[in-house]
Amino acid sequence: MTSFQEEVYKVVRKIPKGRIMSYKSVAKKAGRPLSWRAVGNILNRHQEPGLPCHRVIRSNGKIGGYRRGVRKKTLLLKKEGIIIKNDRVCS
DNA sequence: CTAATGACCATTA
DNA sequence: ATAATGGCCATTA
Repeated sequence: MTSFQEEVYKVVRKIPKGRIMSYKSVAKKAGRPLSWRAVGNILNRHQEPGLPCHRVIRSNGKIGGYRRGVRKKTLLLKKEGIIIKNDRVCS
């Protein structure tokens, strides 16, 4: 476990249901404003159970990726009340 | 140690 | 509006 992973998990865990956060904002909140690229890396191969990593999307509004399939991610988000249209969240 | 790899980002064409 | 490009940083090989 590296310290960066710890911080990222800590931040992602705090995202309330129905809310979303960009990879960049997560990095910033984790204390490393320039490490947003690595955040994607960590969320990609994380194995932490119950981590709501599906609430982290791109900063441009697109859904982004998901280890177990983007389908699953959009489904989960929809289930939490987030409207998604054409791989994009509605504002 | 160095080099490659991404669930990315902002800018430019 | 989309597509290509350069940069970014922790992790992994």
